[in-house]
Parts: sequence; C-alpha cells; structure tokens
Amino acid sequence: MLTERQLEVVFSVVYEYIQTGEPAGSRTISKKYLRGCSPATIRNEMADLEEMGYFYQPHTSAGRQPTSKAYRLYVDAIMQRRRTAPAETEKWKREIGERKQGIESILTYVSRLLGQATNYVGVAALSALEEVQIQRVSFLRLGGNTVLLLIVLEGGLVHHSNIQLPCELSQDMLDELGRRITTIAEGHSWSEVRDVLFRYVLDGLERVWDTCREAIVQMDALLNRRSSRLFIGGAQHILSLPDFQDIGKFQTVLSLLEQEQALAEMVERYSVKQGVSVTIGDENTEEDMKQLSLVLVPASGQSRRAILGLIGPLRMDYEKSIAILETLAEDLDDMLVQ
Amino acid sequence: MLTERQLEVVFSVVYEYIQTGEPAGSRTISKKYLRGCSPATIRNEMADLEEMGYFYQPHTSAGRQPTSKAYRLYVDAIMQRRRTAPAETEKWKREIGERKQGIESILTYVSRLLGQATNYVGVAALSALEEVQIQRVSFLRLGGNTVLLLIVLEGGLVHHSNIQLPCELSQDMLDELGRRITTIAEGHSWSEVRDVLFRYVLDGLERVWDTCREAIVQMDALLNRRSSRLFIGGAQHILSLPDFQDIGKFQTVLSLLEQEQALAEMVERYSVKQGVSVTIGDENTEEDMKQLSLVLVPASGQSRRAILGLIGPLRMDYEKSIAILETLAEDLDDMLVQ
DNA sequence: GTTAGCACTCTTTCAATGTGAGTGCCAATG
DNA sequence: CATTGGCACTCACATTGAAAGAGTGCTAAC
Repeated sequence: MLTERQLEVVFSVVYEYIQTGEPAGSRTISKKYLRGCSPATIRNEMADLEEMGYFYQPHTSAGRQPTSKAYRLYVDAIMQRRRTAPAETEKWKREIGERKQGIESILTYVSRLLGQATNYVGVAALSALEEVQIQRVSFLRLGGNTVLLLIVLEGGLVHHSNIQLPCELSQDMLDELGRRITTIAEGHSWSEVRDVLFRYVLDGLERVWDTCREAIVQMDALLNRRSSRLFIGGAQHILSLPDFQDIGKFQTVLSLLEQEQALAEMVERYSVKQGVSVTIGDENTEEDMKQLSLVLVPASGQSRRAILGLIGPLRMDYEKSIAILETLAEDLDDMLVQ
Repeated sequence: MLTERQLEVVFSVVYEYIQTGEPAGSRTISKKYLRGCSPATIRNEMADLEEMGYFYQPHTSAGRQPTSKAYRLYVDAIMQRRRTAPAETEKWKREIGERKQGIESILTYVSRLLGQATNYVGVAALSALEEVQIQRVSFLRLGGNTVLLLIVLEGGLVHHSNIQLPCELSQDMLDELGRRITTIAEGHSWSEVRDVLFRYVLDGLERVWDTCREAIVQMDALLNRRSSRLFIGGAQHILSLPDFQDIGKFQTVLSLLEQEQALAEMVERYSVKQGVSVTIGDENTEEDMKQLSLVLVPASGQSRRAILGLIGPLRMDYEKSIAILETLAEDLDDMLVQ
C-alpha cells in the first residue's frame, strides 16, 4: 500500500506529464506540487515508486514518465471527484439539436465534434443492434436472383444489403414475404423474433420454402455482421499533438481506424452498461492499442444503445475527456428520445 | 513551340522526378536519358526551359523540379501511348466479383483497393444521382412529426433521411403517399419526375396537401444534397510516400478528405463523360488541392454513373495510375451491370 | 526521516567545418 | 554557331566537438 505522500507524488507526476508531455523531474514536482518536500526527498520517493512499477525513465538522466499502472491510479482517483463540463457544452447541445436528419447523421456529427473538442479521435457507436426493435422489413427485386434486403430499426436506423436468393421471386411474392416478417417482427428485437421467424413465417409458403428460409438466413447474417455501427471523427486533429509528431505512431492509429469491424467489437467489449469505462495502454488486449487509451461512456437512452468514446494517447486529459463525454452522452439521450 | 530535344528534356526530368522524388540535375539527365548530349548542353536547355515555366529550383544549387506545366506536357504525351494494366488486375477482378453486397460495398472496397495498389488515396463516386432511375419510395412514421424517408434507386442504392412534416400523418396515409409517388416515379429519374410529382401526386389529398408537398420538397432536398455519393479509401498509405513525411502536408490531405461534400462536387465537376481526366496541381481551383493531382475515370456502365479516381502528389505515377483506373473502371462496369 | 551538496550521465543545442551535388558562365572547339 | 570542357561559386547537408542544462544517485550532515 502506498503512503499518502507517495500517492501525491504519483498524481503529481501523472498530472504534470499530461499537461506538458515532458518527463517530470524531482525539482519540478517539489516546486509545483509538494512545496513541503525538497527535491531530494522526492527523488527518494520516485526511486521507490519506480521500483514498484509506477514510473520509468526514458534515459538515465531524464525525469519520470508514468506507466499504465500510474495512470490507472490517477484515473480511479479522478472518477471519485465531481467533474464539470466545459463551457462550450451548451453551444454543442444546440448544434446537435439542429440536426434532425436521423441517428446516423447525428452520430457522425458528434464523433467529429468530440475529435475537434479534444484533439483526440472521437468515436460513436450503436451497439447490440440485434437488441433494437425492428420497425419494418422489405425485399426489393433488383433483377435475377438479386434482391435488396431492407431492415428499418427503431429510431430510423436503416440496414440494407444486396442478397442472392436460390430462386427468382416476383416482387409481389417479395412484398408478401416482407409483410409477413414485418408483422411478426415489428416492435420486437431480432434476438427475440429470430427463432420464431425461422419456425413460423413459412406457413403457406411451402412452394418457396427454401427461398424464404434463405432470406431469413441473410437477415440474420446482416444483423450479425453489422451488429454494431461505428462512426469515427476528427482523426486529423491528433496530428497536432506532440505525441503523434512521429509518423510511425500516427500510421498505427490510422490503420487501427481502418479496421472498423474490429474497432466496433472492441468498443462493445470494453463499454460497461452504465458509467465511464477507461482502458489504459497495456490494459488493452489489442496490440495496436497498447500505446493508446480508450474512454467510453454509454448514452443511457434506453433501447438505443449508443456509446460515445475517445481514443487518445496514454497521456490524454482523462478528466476533460470524461467530462465532455458524460455531458454529450446526456445530451444525446435527449436527442435520441426526441 | 518546343524543339524535339527540349521535349525530351522535359519528359526526362518529369520521369526522373516521378521515379526518385529528387530534383533532377543536368548530369543525371545526360547520363540516363540523353546520352548524346553533355551535361553542359542539358544545362543550357534547362535554363531556357526554366524561363519558359517548365521547371523551378528549390534552391540555387539544386537540380530542377517540374512545374504543373511540365507535368501537363508529360501527361498529354502518355495519354497517346497504349497503357498496359498491371499483373494483379485479374486477382482484383476476382475479389471484386466475390462481393455481391451491393454497389456501396463494392465501391468502398474498390476505393481501398485503389489506395493500396498505388499508395495514393482511392476515391469512388456515384454521381448525378438525380439522373438514376428510382425504384421505390417509402415513408415510415418514427413518432410525432418525424418520418423516415426511404428512396431506393436502381441497383439497390438506398438513400434515407429523417424528415419533419408539418402535420402528423398515420402510417396508412404515409404508405398511400409512398405508393403514389412510387407509381409515378418508378423507372424514371428524379429529374424526370420532379415536376410531375409536384403537380399531380396531390390529387385527392387536399386535406393534407401541405404535408405531402413538404414530403416531396424533402425528397428533392435529399437527392440534391446527396446528388453524389463518395467513397474514400486507403488514406493511410500515402504516409509511406516521401512527399508526405512532412506532417503539415499530410494534415492538409486529411482535412480535405473530411470535406466529403466539397470533394464529391469536385469529382463531379472535373470528371468528363468519357475517358481519363487528369487535373494537376495549380489546375485545381481548390486551394487545398494545389499541391495534389486528381485522376478520374468514369465507369462507362450506362446509367450507374460511377467514377473511379486517385488523389496523389504532383509527382504521382500518372501512367500506372491511369492504367489501373482504366482497368478497374472496365471491371466495375461488368460488376455493376451484373 | 529529511536535506544539502556533489559528481556523474545523458540529451540538446549551437557553431564551425568539410563535402558534394549542381549551377552559370566563358572560352575553346568542330 | 551549337556544343563542350573547365572552373569558380552557391547552397544544403552531414559531422564534429564543445558547452549548457536537466536530472539522477549517493553520501554525509542535520
């Protein structure tokens, strides 16, 4: 267990490093944070704390940098405190309110806003879509066996995909199929009606049983493949951070962002039902994320399952990030419930 | 008018600069391209050509770099030649063929493929959507006055937007409205039926005339706002080019790519009905594009109006880029016609 | 337990220097 | 008269070495 003073030293080093990006030396800590102790005292504490795995030195005669372990201590501490949202919040709230073009456009906008406000990468996700209520299902004949499958989820979220059916159906047949599925599925989530559909929808359609079955298989595939949707915004801003002046590091981030599917799964995995989730560096299982942190906040809006988040460097300003995310998550809730 | 030898010098310098990225000196040109002339001769020619605006020197004692004017000469020349597609073409063709999930997913994939194959930024666009045949129009009630407007265009391209109507309509009413509009619009492009709709669809709906009119206004807005759709891929690859080692230059590109609307308009503006369009550096009106080149090739597939393109540095390998674009544009044609 | 002092280490910065690539110009050449 | 070899000059870039500065670890004194 750490002494009171050791805790203070850890917090000071983390805070100083977050602010400046430079390793913190004993003199600085003594002068700016622990006036009661001389640099020498701090040095002793630092040596102990380094041994315990809270700090490391980039080279022999540099100050200390915090490890993930130190950040974790720091983050756990600030989670206790009450955070205040930045002043721009009200402006954002208004700007989001003006966008009445549907969830997707709102989330695209919010992810950009997040990126711009923090200089980190903003993410917004709709997760567990198989739990969202279905509003309508239609099939449209595109020619030959190719059919457009259209699924509208609650709140106006549209999923669609071109699918191939084993046998050619007329548009009338397809309409009938869509109507039947909609009748059963409307107001329920896919996970609720999935099995029902496989069993019952086919009554009276024996002649095209295989084809209809295939249509439902394709629905299942679409909702599983896109079981969450991800919106990423403002990636260009992190280039202005000193942490990403090195081209290589930025390239890592960029190729991470291209793997939308993997990212979406990661977001879903780390987010917790309620409250803030912070995953720091090493704590990430993904290799590309070990030098990055991920902060996630779910928008509590009942069924919509939106998640807002930020991806940033280890030394991201967690306090500010969490405050912004929490505020926007609340706003979003208002927006989505309408 | 330039002499034969002057032309050769221009082509050599452009070619050498494209290959190496280093300003070309008189000695190099003499040794690698114009063995018959001594460096001194080349120097004289170069001095003349610099005066004519084909070259410039980054500093007094460096070799020459081509200006946009020189690139233009070079590009016009290679357009005469027959170009051969790279070997990987067949593999790509197969890979694209396996993606039967609709135009959008194909174009996303193609844009990434383009980026990866060239190390430039791949773009794929669907332009002039107001000219594409409409297949179905539906309205779905989301709650209150908010309605989901769904437009399916030929080939399974889906447009949707949440809209606000002045007055609340029942789902039955909305279905009726969708049906009427679909009946009129099916098989025609928006530009064809736009006026007809404004005039005739409202017969017998006097009671909700305003609301229906608003719905059509919103359709018009959606199809105008998104009159083209843009897919961008492989932006991370240009980081491996020496031209973008400078963070600042890359940031320009990145913020350019975020302005999807403006980019889409640019693509539409520069692309020509048939054949390759190359816009080099200064020739672009957009400030952010003055250090970049844009190569566009339309996929001739009748009504689909797809455009493939690449955004790269001034010294991009135009020959290879054009060859790849032409090949994929043909393939795409096969894919889209199905 | 805390602190001052000191030697030591390592990075960063700066100027000085040399090197090499490339030019422009001029006089000689065929 | 176009072409060429020669030569002085310019400029970027890499190398070096010295000095400065930040920070540490250790020890002895308080």
